[in-house]
Amino acid sequence: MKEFIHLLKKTRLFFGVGEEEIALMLGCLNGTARSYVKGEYVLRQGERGRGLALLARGGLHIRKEDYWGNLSILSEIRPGEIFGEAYVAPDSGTFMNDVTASEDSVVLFFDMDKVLSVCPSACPFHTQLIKNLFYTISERNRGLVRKLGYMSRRTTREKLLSYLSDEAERQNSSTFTIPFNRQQLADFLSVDRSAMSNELCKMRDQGILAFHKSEFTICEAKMMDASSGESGDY
Amino acid sequence: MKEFIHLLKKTRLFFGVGEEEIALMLGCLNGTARSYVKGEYVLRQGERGRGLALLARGGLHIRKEDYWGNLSILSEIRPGEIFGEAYVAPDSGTFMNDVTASEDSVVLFFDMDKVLSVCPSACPFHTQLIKNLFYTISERNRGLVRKLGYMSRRTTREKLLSYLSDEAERQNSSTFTIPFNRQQLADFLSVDRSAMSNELCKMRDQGILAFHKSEFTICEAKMMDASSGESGDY
DNA sequence: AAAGGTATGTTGTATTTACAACAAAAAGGC
DNA sequence: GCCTTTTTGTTGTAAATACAACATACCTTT
Repeated sequence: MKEFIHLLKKTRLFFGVGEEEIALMLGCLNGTARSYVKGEYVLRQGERGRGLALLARGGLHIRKEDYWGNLSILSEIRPGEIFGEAYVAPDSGTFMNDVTASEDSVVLFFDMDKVLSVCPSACPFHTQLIKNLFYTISERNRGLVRKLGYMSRRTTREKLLSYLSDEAERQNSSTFTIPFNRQQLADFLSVDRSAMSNELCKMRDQGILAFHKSEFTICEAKMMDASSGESGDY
Repeated sequence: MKEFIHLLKKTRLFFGVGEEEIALMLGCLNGTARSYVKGEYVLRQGERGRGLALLARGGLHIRKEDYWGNLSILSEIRPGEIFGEAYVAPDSGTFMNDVTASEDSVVLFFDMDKVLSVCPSACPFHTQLIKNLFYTISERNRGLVRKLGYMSRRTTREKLLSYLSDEAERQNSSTFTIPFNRQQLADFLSVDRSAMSNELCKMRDQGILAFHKSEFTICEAKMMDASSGESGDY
């Protein structure tokens, strides 16, 4: 676990906690590490929660597959981000989604009960950790609400525009890279890939946006017309 | 505030905390109460967070209105539930949605910083409160993911079936009442009301479900065919 | 009971999507 | 370079939706 201390220091969860304190806390929190190869399942739908998980290296996708096999990427996890924290409550039931490694990954698991139960003597930074955890979960919460904003649009075009303009704003640039290929973006927005591709090209031909692979550029003038109503939200 | 202690005792947030301790904590957490009449705004899009809010009486709707005025009900708040907790982090930005009173309501506000900072001397049940808060937020989180599940369905019929069968499961009965009228349900699922009404009647004529006003009954056999794939998720 | 308002159901049409099938382009292996 | 595989773009058609307009049922008030 010691090899991850330098990494953990830079995560939101351990923000404001020094390396020495992290070293102390790792034992207190029952930290363990596990590696996954690309494509491997980290958590499966129907499993019980395994405590608080933190992605140390690689990349993960949180996916949902319905009865008929339609795949939907609910979100992606990048290094330093946590997941699985919503399934540690006694009555939280089983995991609703799959988590898979989109590339070779290393995941750290912590004992959530130890995280939430303050132990003043051993961990002077425990309160900070709890605040960090809370803020992190709040951020995820807002992310879910934001995605609900994309999904609640009626047409593919509106879904794309709300997502892309939002991503532009988040990356503070009208040119930005999205973490999906076309199929993944279609899955993320729950639309048909070919219809989405069609719509993207239409908007490109209409001068609303430009793109090459996963790099998009939104024409600012058009962006104002199409979706600046969203900009006040974030 | 004292008048609310009996109510708070029954909320998830104060689960396991006695009335005497709640009385102590109310002062420690800077609790304040405010009343709202039906239709009044509790929080507006663009405002800063006001700490942790708890609905004591009445009912609230969390709504999103886009640039063109299309209204979407993201969720509803019932007495005893908390809200606004996702906007207390220093970097959480402004509120993304509106919160309105769907009936005359009373809301309690707490100082979130006081909630998260443990004060061992004054509040022996503070750790319990933090756990409760965390579990509550996790539950909301799972609710958002669940709604994303409805929204990610492609057709109105699938959206309806996934929502209704889920609601049946949550209420543990094939006959259940939903907290929306038709227009609100259509807004909640982001579909056209008349098209939704049409689809509901089609399914009724096909024997998949029955309904009267907001009370629905799902035909069990058909429910298995149509959406039991979801039942494992929750 | 009548009137007015609200909620819900119904229908037709233009628009949009899903789906399938294929073409073109890009990436990777040898 | 050549081949294979993957990704992306394109097109046509059947199906589903949004929208508008209206009909009916229901509720509330007087």
